Amino acid sequence: MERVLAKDAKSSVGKNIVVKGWLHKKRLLGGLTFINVRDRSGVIQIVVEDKSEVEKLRGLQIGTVLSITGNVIEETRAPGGLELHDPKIEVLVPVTHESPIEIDKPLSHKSENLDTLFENRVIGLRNLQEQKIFKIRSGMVRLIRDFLYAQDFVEIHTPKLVAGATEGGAEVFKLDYFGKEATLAQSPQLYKQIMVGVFERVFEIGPTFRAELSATTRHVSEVTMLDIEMGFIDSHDDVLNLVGDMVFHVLSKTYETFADELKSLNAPELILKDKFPRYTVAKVHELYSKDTGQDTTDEKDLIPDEEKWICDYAKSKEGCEAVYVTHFPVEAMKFYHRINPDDPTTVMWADLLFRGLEIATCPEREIDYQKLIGQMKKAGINPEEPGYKYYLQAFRHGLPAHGGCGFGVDRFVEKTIGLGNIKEAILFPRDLNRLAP
RNA sequence: GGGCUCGUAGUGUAGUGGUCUAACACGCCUCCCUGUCACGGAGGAGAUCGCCGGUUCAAAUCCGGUCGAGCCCGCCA
Repeated sequence: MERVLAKDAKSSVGKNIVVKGWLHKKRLLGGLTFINVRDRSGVIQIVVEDKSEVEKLRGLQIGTVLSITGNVIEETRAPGGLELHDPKIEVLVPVTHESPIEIDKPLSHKSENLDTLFENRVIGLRNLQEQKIFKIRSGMVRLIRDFLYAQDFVEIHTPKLVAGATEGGAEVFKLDYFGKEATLAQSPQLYKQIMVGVFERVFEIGPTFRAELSATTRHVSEVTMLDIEMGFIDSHDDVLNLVGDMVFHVLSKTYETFADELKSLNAPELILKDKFPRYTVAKVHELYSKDTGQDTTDEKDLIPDEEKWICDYAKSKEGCEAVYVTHFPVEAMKFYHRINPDDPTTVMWADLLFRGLEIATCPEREIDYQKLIGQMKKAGINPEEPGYKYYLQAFRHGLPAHGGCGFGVDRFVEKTIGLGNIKEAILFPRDLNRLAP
């Protein structure tokens, strides 16, 4: 007999079917036993009256792999309105080890309990509440892909093992590469720009590695980044509009598609406008300093509290939890950024903030070969190094005006669901202290 | 790198000098229970209170060290 999934059992009412899955919960009521079996589609209830069938499960723990043949009965008292009767139970994989962590009740996500959560991740992810986080994440990544494919982007995969040179800024992991020194890519930045010369519009969703000694709720050492790069832009606005439209689309659809899951995870209500408000860095400093009395006008970047503050401000003043902060000062720029032609003290660079956290950074690139070389030298970079010379080759052979974004998928998922720590949105997070599981 | 905070059964917590021979809930084991769905009831096992040292008549509790963890800042996405 062919296996039927829990969610499809309703089309087999009155028929004998086979379900296969994991023992999720047992409730023994004397002459009557309810067991829940979990498969990839959900959970189905089975009613067992035959004592010898119940005995097959004696001593077996949650997680035991079962195959159960039974009659599908409509029953208003059953969760989901139906259940299996007169089951024949076959134990496929017996489990005798007690589950180290709860599997049918929500797990603690308090910060002081996260270590336990991740230490028991292998089993904890089977918890239905934990699964919801990663089903939503999967759905969001799919929405991103669908949106970008519809805009004629090509998905690419760039190397993660790269030559010593990097884009600067973040600390990198160094490793031995057949006697040479290599690093783990901190972003696909240089390669995605090279690929503009091939496909105009490219994106990549993949891991990037940061060796930052940061222990906060928003940092991990292995980050899933969405990198987008688009050529033949008429202005920096083209980039901000594309990324803004994408985020609006993904958030709206996610809140629609996963309404039940988000509600049960206590996600906040989504407050969004289709065009995100924009503030310059200087304006944020000004508004923040005036409101809090803390003078930030000399800061080159936003301080973490300003990121929270401006999102709250935009939420209450503009009815939008996502904002663009534009016109970052040249002091904070990277060598490949394009300096604002109308104001050389600022860069064509905006950050996208959502619910108090930087989600994406969206700059336009410098395409003038001589200017780029100059900016590299100013940043202390040798253009002859192998990590850069091939990058520069792409410019010598023609790259159009382009820009894009580096977009933190983990942070985006975290904030969409309203989790408190980026690690909660990652299956097996990597941080200063954790390399396993 | 700097600062602050926290380590008590498998899990989450209470207990902050003596009544702790360490309590409660979930989970686990035994028994009862025919409509449970956070099932209910009775009983039971499970903790050298992170580790080492010190103070004290007396330490889970105070002090020092150490290991582990969390949060914030810096840095960074």
